[in-house]
Amino acid sequence: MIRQLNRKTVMTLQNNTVSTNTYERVKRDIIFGELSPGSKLKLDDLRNRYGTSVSTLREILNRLTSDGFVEAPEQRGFFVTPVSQSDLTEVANLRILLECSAMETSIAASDPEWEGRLVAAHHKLHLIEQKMTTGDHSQKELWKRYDWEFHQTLISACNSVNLLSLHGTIFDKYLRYQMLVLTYRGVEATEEHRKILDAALKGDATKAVAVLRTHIQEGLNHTLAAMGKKQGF
Amino acid sequence: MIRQLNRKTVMTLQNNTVSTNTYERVKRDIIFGELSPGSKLKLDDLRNRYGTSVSTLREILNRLTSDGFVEAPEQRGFFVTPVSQSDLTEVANLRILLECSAMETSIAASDPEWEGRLVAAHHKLHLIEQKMTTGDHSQKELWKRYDWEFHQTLISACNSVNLLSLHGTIFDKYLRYQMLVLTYRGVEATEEHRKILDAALKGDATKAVAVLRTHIQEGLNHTLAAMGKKQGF
DNA sequence: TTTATAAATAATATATGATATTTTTACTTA
DNA sequence: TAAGTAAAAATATCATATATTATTTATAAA
Repeated sequence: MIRQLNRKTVMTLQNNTVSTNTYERVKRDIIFGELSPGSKLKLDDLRNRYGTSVSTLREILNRLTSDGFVEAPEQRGFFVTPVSQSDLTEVANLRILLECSAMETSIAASDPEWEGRLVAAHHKLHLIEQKMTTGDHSQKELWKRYDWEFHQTLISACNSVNLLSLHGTIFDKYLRYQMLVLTYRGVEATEEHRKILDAALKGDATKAVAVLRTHIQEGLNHTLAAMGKKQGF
Repeated sequence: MIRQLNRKTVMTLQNNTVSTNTYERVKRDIIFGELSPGSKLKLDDLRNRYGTSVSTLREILNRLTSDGFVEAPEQRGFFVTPVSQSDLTEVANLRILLECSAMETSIAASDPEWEGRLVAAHHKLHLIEQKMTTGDHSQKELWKRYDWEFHQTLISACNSVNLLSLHGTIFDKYLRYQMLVLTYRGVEATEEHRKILDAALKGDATKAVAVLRTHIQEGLNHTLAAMGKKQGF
């Protein structure tokens, strides 16, 4: 019995159920643009693509609909939620609202264990950002994961699972836009991360919030500009 | 063909699909405590209760899981999300965060049409609150709907569908706790509504936000106290 | 050629039944 | 009482079937 459990854990490195696994895959494919904004999600196509039954797929798409990554107009099936500049603006503003508030509480509740995790997360992020700065853009997905880990750690002591969960979803929506335009903002973002870290470690929540707000706002401007240059928005 | 459409519209007064209708029913039953917190949602029982198939039910429960009204531990089926004082506190704080921010933007974008809707919503709420004050507690559900309409109208000009949607879900979670303890806070709440209306019409967002914050905070205290007196939390 | 209508096709929403797996319950034994 | 095991119940997943609704194609009228 123990052997079986280990085998599973080792083999999949993932969750148990087909549903949860496929849910993660579909969500990832939407966020990283492999299922493009506005495109129709035909049940039959998806069945081939992900190798699961229509019933399971429908359960997954219903979850993603509640999350806001999929739209399901009555009787017309499922579509990847379209993108727009106004939606991005809304998402960015929500991220500012949620993340700044959570960070403030988190910093107020700061303890050594949290500081340790924060320093670690920043270190990893910083390393990969330096690589990016030198022109090596080969690991965008890893970079974005470390970015997520840093911001997530920053707010992780906020003591509200509800807030953390909402923030997670909003962050993913924001991320989809970044993946869409796929351009690196550069050294300014790196410096902002450093400033946020410093302020957080000093317990200066006001400063940290100010920088974080700029950080997200500038990211928004950057992405909006990149969207403007592309077609179809 | 037109006749058929009319008949449908008249007969159901609701949405088309079985799924959407049942989704609303289940959600309502959770919010109003007819499906009690923590209880197991057996597919077979639900099938009898709502008269729909297991597949459709599972889609609905998946949606509600993403919304946070249902929990689905892997391989163990579905449960109504339990309640706790700490969860309520989180929800109330999120409501403050989202609703205050949205109201501020909304007031800043104020126009006569919005003011009209606001006055109307407040009027309806006020009427039923007066009834409640005189001891007539027969229409709790209607009262809560008018309460919802007032707060919803207040933020409706915030210009962010994402924010409105998040707020709607959080408000419903907050509402479940109010329905759970089922006690009327009384004349103070009524006065707070009036003050918020006045400030909003004057364009005094700062004042409105301050009162709204108190309003929700006091509601939280009230509900927490009522929960403390009951068993099982 | 364009527009409108009707027929044909495809896709969705819903339900049911089947199977393998997992959880829960009941029971037995130490 | 605790621990282990057998039996029962419930879940997760899939495959089909049907009615309904959308979409596309073909046809007819302007």
